[in-house]
Amino acid sequence: MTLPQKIFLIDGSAFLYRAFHAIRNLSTSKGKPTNATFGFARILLKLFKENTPVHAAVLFDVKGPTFRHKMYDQYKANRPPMPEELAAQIPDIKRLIRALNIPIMEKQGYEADDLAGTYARLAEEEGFDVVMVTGDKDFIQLVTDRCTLWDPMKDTVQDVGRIKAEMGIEPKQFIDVLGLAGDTSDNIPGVAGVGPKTATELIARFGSIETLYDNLDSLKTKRKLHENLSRSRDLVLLSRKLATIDRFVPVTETMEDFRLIPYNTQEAFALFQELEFNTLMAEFAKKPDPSEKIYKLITNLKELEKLAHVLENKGIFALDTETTSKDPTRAGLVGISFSYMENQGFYIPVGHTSPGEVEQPAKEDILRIFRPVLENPEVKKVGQNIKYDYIVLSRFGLTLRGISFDTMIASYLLNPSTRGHSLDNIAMTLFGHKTISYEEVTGKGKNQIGFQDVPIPEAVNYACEDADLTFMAYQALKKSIQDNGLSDLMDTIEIPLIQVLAKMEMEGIRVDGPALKQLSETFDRELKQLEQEIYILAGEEFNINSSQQLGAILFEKLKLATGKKTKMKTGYSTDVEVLTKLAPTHELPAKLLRYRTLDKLKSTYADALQELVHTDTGRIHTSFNQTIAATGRLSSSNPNLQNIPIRKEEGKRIRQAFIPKEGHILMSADYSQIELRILAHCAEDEILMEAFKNGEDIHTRTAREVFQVLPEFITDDLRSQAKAINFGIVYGMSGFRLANDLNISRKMATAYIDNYFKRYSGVKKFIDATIENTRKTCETSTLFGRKRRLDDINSANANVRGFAERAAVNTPIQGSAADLIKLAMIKLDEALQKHQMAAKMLLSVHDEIIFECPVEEKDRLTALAKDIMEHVHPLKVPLKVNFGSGQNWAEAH
DNA sequence: CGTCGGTCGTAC
DNA sequence: GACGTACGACCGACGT
Repeated sequence: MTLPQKIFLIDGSAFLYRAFHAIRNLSTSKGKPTNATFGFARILLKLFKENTPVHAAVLFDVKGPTFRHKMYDQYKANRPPMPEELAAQIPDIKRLIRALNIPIMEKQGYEADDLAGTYARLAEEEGFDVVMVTGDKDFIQLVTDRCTLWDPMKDTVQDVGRIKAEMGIEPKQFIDVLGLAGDTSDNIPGVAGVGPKTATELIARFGSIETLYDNLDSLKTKRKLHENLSRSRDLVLLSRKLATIDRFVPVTETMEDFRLIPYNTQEAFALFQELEFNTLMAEFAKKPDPSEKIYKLITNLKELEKLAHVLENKGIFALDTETTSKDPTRAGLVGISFSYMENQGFYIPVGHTSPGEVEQPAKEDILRIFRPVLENPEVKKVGQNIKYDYIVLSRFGLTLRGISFDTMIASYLLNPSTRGHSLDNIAMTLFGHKTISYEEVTGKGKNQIGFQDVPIPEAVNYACEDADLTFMAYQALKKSIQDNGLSDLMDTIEIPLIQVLAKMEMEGIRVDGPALKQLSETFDRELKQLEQEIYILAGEEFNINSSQQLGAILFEKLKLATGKKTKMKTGYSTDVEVLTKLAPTHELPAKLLRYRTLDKLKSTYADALQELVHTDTGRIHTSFNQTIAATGRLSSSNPNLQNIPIRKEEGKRIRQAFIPKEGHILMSADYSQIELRILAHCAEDEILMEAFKNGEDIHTRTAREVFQVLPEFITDDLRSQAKAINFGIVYGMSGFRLANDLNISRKMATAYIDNYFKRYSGVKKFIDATIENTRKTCETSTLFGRKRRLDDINSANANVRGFAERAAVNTPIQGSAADLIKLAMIKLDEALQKHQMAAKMLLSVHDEIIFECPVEEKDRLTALAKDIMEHVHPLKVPLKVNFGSGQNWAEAH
């Protein structure tokens, strides 16, 4: 005998509310509510996990009146409208159900209950067992020997036996119970004073409403009940009708229509990703199927040659290097992997320490065999952060030419505001694929081993997967880049920039180690002294670097006037602004300011920089990150050479420790006012353009315009106030902030800003138009087509929206400046090669490029850099570059 | 002992 | 609340 088939009828409408109320406050990072969708997803997935259903349907109410409303116009009349946050989630919930390929049933004029009753009846007639997935007690009336109720949230099952045992009635009699008890949530009246408990007892005793009324006299002892019942006879009959689920809704489906097909994993995954259901995403991630992957270890010379040949013929392939360190300027090559086709990869071990049975090819053989293909610019290479591989291979003795695509950069260009452009993230996003993690292969924490110690078979899998996924991601991302109009930016700026940056990183910059050491010692002596003085003034020893402890001393013990609270209002702010205000009232804040300055210089610069001097080169090799800043700027880390002090005298001494090699100078080429020039260009502002065309001092000009004074009356102070305004405009400054900065009244500051916009009306128009346009497209873009999505621009939260509005204006300015300097760097690199100059580009600091060149090349370099940088791209105003040079970076600036 | 958010300070 | 973009030192809470 075969087991009967089983169908699951899911009460969608009830679960909407239950999921919504069971889970509080869940929303995406953009603020879209997702709690009901999440709860619904969990119920469905639980159903699938525990039951492996073959037939199922989700049933919904349809908006609008039903046959019950015709019977009783007060039906559900007291029901408040669906909460807005729930209504907003219904489309997502339906998408979810569709992605899981479960049929959705709804019918005008009927409720989900009626469809459930009808399909349950039809299912039983077809010989099915039925499971009603619901938490609604009204469904009890539908329970039969073949039909049970399952509440997945409470995980309870109700069948005939249980209902009899618990309520003492047959399931069908439950309709009569409802008739007596009514239902407040549906506004079904029932009998006053009779609730579910009494109603159940009465039906258990009398069997039905009819018998109850036939024998009403037997209840005479209970006067109140008797009176209520006899008075409500008509209402009871109406209530019972309203509570009766219609089991004969005219439908045409048969059970075959409810046969499930496998879920659309991709769609479900995409939805979970969109809704930020990370745990569910992981469940739906494609499990890599090892059978479809072909990952090969290649060691034999013949096969290596064959591989090199195939790569050459393919014309484009992905590669990845495995090494001994995350820092490419220190990393030794351990292995190389290649992929030129989906699901396939090759691994060549180069520097494994204990290769076991495997005979690793000799370095000379690898160089000889792969040099032609890797150095051939016509054969295109694809990588994930290929700058890293370029440096590693270069130090191994190979110059990677023909770099054509970088998946990390592509991911960044498509979404520059977010972090996490790792291959793991990309593979998860594009393919729902969970990669073998680095830690899985090397271990974690103190047990971690270097890649050189990873057994070769595991290395093959890991390394080949990286190359394979990089190639797969390349194919997908290449298309996205094209579809989003980012190809030009990618091909003319970001890709050519890779090797320029790689060369700069490898070159490094010389630092005077002993000078840093001496600085550190000098700072340390004064810090020790200050420390003691601070303890005495505080009356106790404490951790000066703890702003929390410091706040307690200043504001609780010494009772100094509290300034602002910290941002997260976890405590008192002790920042420079607060301490400066307190300085005249007490000696301690002044000492603290001095302490902070010196501590910063010592720990962040003097000490940290010494640590990072490369033992081989004696120089510091920063890492330029091409995929971090949302505007398109570069960033620098390990160490960050883009925030070396310059403004104050003591800080400058750090900068003086950056020096050229023997016989060379450091030269700085600095774009003058590049952001305001770009603003002039974009806004086509008459005054701004005129000022730049005439070579005027822009801050003086702004002072003239804003303060309405003749040029001869513009003092240094007025000029510096105007400078603050010019900066503020680019950043979208408020009157509040300007007032604070200039120590003037807010009213005055607002007046200055108003004045500015009156005079520079083109700028005002540009700002308004940019915000307006961003509102429409939810994205803002630079001169070279770099884009940044700003969904927050339409946020209902004024704070969030304001932030997006300022970013909408600032990004085209800051980002276009980044585009220009990147392009200039590429052209400079080409020119230096072409002219066979010895000068090297070392650093880029947003609007400045630092070179190291032989003393005798100085004039040539100046002329060349000036020409290239000032003419990198024509604008409606001239670009101007200032030069400086000297025996250290402070002198050069 | 590692991770992570908070605070502060440096640059353009 | 209140000015855009970064990196990193340090603290302290929290989890293993």
